[in-house]
This record gives sequence, C-alpha cells and structure tokens, in this order.
Amino acid sequence: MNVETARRRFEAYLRERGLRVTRPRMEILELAWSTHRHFSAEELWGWVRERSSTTSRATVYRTLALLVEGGFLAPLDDRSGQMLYEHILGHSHHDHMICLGCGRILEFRNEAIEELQEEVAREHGFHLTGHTLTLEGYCRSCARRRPGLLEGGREEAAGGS
Amino acid sequence: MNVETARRRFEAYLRERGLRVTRPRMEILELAWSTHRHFSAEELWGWVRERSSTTSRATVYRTLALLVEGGFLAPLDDRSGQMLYEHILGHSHHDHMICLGCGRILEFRNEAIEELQEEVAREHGFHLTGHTLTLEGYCRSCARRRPGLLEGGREEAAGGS
DNA sequence: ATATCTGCAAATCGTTTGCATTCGG
DNA sequence: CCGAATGCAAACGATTTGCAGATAT
Repeated sequence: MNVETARRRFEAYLRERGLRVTRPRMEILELAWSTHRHFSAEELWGWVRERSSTTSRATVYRTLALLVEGGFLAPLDDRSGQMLYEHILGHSHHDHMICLGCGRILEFRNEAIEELQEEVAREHGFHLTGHTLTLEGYCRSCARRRPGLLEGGREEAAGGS
Repeated sequence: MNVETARRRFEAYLRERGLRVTRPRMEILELAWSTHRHFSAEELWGWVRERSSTTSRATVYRTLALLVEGGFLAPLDDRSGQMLYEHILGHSHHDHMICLGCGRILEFRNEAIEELQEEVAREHGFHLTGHTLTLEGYCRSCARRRPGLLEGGREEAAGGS
C-alpha cells in the first residue's frame, strides 16, 4: 500500500468520524509510511525533528494511537519497553520472531497455527478478537556466533510465558 | 509445587550462585507462592505492607527479577502496562487467553501449536529459546453480555499484531 | 463561529538506580 | 570482617494529560 492511498484512506477515515484533517496528522502518516521497518514513536518523532517540523511529540503519540484504532498501524511489543509500529493496510496478518542477539524482527505466517488458535478459543467458549504470537531466539547469523546454541541446548531458563 | 519445596529450591539456587539467603528474599518467595493467580509487582508489594514488613519496593522488584532468572516465575505481559507473574516451578508450559471484558486470564496448552512453532523456527534457521502466545477476546460470560459478538462478527479493527 | 487540535510543560506510572547502611557467611 | 543486599529517595523513560492558544470546517 503506497503513501498516496494510505493518505487518502486516512483522510476518509478522519472525515467519517468528524475528526479534522490537519497538517500534523498527515505529516505523521507520511513519515510512518516512509519506512518499511518497524519503528517506535520516539523514532518517528526523530524524523519529525529532522524535517524541522513544529509537530510535537504529544501529537505524534496521539496520532499513532489514532492510526492504530483505524487499522492503519499495528503495535508490536518487542519487550524493550517501547512499542513498535508497522503498517498493516493491505498487508495480510503475520506473526513475529525477534532475535535476542541483534534485535532483528522476522515475519512469518502459518495457516495451521492460525486455525489451531481459533479451535482452542472455540473449545473454551472464548470469543477471539486477536492474538499475539512472538517467537524469541537467535537468527541464523547470531546463532552462528553463539556456539553453545547450535547443538540445540536451550539457554534461557524458561520457555515462553 | 508447594511453598516448602519452592523455598528449599530457591535457597539452593541462591547458594549455588554465591548469593545470600536473606529474610526479604524468602519473604518475597513466600508471598509469591501465597496465591495461585497472576500477580503484579505492586500487588506483591501491597502484601508486604499488609504484613507491616520493612521489605522495600525496590527489593520486591529486584527479587522478582531473580526469581524469573532462576526459572521460578514467568513474566506475563497483559498489556495493562505492568508485568504479571506466575509460578512455573513444577507447572508445564502453557499459553494464555486474556479476556478484554473482565481481565480474566485463561490458560491452555496445545501441543500441535508448540510443534508448529518449532517447525516454523527451523524453516527460518531461527534458534528458538522461547515464545509468547496470547489470545485476546472475550470469555464466555463476557461474550454473553456483548450481543454483537455472538454471531462471530469481529469488533476490533485489526486482528493480532 | 466554534469545536477540535496542537504545542508546551508538567504529570503519570511502573520500574530502576545511587548510595550510605545493614547484614549474611 | 567484608562484600553483598537492603532501604530510601531520587532518577528514569515511555507515554499521557491539562490548558491556553491556534486551526479546520
């Protein structure tokens, strides 16, 4: 999904809700679309300053929240304390693998896992609205640098939560 | 796993590492074992004060971190901003479903999902050390109170992350 | 016109840290 | 003894908020 389309959709979204189409909001949408990586609010706020724009940090946070509500961005908790964001407009749902060595984030989609989740929810009478699946470990290149890992020995004490 | 055993194991763990067995540490372990629910650091700190113990909030945080490192507790991010903890000593790994209505946390374990995760990691040359799978939605009783949900219509804009 | 947005700075909130003191081994 | 652990209060870092002035419709 290109910026143009995203911009148009965001404007439509705002108008539908009686919200205003403002310069700061559009600037933030464009900056969010200026990368294909995951980014944090502070990072985007950095891009704002690089442009010597007067848009404030508070507005960055407020607009990111709006973009998440509207289904333009999805938040991703990488456990570093700050939230990361990624565009989802026009992208199919996927889950993540986070490398504990270099912080790299890999994306994957597994249909069987998706279905099993729905099955589990159904079995428990749980009405599913979303899910978060994050695999933690070491990517190929980081694993190579940590010999102890290669034989398949787990290093962290506990598995997932 | 009862408190007694947990206490003994924690003492052993501390000694092995040349760390000291102190009153605050043992008190915190016991309080952590005084519930079968998920609890937050602040909550445990509340139990400390109820006992009019002199153990400080800082020590609560420091000891919880120690218990996580040692594989006694597992942290669970419920997206409320604070971390929750649960004992895992003697408990098999499981994942969670969090009810957005009442905050209740249901646990489940699905072998097929576990295996598929390992398979996905393997396919990507990723060395898996852990994972987080959290289903979000509404538990049976909360779903009943929200008629719109029953027909299977999704309400939140986006699915998972 | 006028309700919504914005920028600013101060406030939150969970968690962490520096440091002088206390305590376990 | 002596280094590790604690309590205290101050520091932190990401995010949120109150408010007066600016702006979109």
